[in-house]
Amino acid sequence: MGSRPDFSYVAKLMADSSRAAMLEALLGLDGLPANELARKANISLQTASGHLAKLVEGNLIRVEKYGRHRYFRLASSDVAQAIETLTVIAPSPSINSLKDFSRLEKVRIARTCYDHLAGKLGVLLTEAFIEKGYLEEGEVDFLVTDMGEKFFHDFDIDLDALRNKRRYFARKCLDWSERRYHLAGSLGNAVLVKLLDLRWIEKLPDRAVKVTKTGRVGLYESLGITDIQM
Amino acid sequence: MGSRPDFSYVAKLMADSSRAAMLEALLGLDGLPANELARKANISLQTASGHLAKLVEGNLIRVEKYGRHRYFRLASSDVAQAIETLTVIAPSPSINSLKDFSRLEKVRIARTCYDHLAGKLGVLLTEAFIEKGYLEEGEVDFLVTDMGEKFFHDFDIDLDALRNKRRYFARKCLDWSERRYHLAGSLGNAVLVKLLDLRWIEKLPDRAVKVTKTGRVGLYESLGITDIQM
DNA sequence: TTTATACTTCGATTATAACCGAAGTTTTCA
DNA sequence: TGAAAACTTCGGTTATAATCGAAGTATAAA
Repeated sequence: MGSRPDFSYVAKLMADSSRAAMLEALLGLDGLPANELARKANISLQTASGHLAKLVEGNLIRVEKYGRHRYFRLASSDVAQAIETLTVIAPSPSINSLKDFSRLEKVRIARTCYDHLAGKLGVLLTEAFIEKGYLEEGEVDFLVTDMGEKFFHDFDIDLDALRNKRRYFARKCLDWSERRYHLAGSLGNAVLVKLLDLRWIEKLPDRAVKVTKTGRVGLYESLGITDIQM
Repeated sequence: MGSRPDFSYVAKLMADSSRAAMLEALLGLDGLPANELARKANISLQTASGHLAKLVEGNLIRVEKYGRHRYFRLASSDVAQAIETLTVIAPSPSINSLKDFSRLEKVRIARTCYDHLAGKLGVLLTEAFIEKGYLEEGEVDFLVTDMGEKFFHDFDIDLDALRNKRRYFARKCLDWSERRYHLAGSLGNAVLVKLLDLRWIEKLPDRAVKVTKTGRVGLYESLGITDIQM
């Protein structure tokens, strides 16, 4: 024994459902304060505080202090990848009825992931941005090209304002249902807000999202996106 | 909630140190009987039996019955990958003796990861494939180039047969000791089998692997690999 | 300096599950 | 048919840790 790092220590940290709920919330890549994480996990602040201390101790998350505020985020993208890899072998949510099935399908097709778009639509959109030359893929982030600057400006999204927000701008986020990256960060959020605003998409229960008729036309004309079955 | 697979369920299965010891033993790819797994984990047969039932129930391992014998093995290479990925973020084992150190070094240099090569050798080999233009790195998988098709064919590896297997073909697998990717999937397995077959490498205890003299020459001449200290 | 906010620490309770002894089941072999 | 081998199930014990109320600490604003 002892010739390998002990993976069960990490597994133990992820095994508790409250801690798992917090980690899942932090997959959104934005730093979140303890009280919000407690709320997401449906536990008291005291309990959350204990859990967060363990996660920090185990190097799964780290904390940034700003005065009396403390923002928690994942310690590295390796942690996100570990969670993603466990998700691949985790049992799918049980499907006991046609209703369960169609709800899950809806979520696979398009959903919000924290505050941006994920699922097939999220990935298609992100890949269209890259295809059209508006985004380039970096190691951890997407980069907005000169063409992209113009495109998002024409789309009424103020990039400078987004860059000044104290959060990631154009983060890459791995999609569990598509196994590909989609756009997260403040730009991902701005795109989601804009599409909702334009009524190209509508929110459904369970963080699912549907594309409207107007949306289908708009997505095709502006980005050439066609194959969203809905 | 509940629209995402629950990774904490899998984490819980891996969190117990006895179960972790059994899973680690099963990373060796050989099917093992319950009594041997109990011995590896230092627990009674009754306790082991309970753990094994849970691992089967959770789809991490599966059991093959031959009369009164039952051999357990990992359910899929995804399970091996999940364990490896958790190992990346797990704390390093404490080294208390020269013996500990040299055993760890052997495993770092070259080992098998389920059914393919990992460690420094696994990464060097994979990077040589990329360097020579035989593989390209994709999002989740490696892609075999036209040059690669020819190379693997000359190496007596039948890519079409591998692609037709009901499993991943050229998976990227993150290496816990090198923190870089190596080649997994059916192609990764075929490469391992081929190298063993050519006697370029030999299996050591603890899933470590050593490069033979012939192997050193072969790896240099075919791929320009030099810097494996052994 | 006082008060409010945001979080941590302590202590007691409770739920979970790991553990093994003992007894039971299934299959093989003599 | 009986005995041995290989494993599973049951039951009771024990250890771990998740939980929250209450009290404590640190920072900021009034």
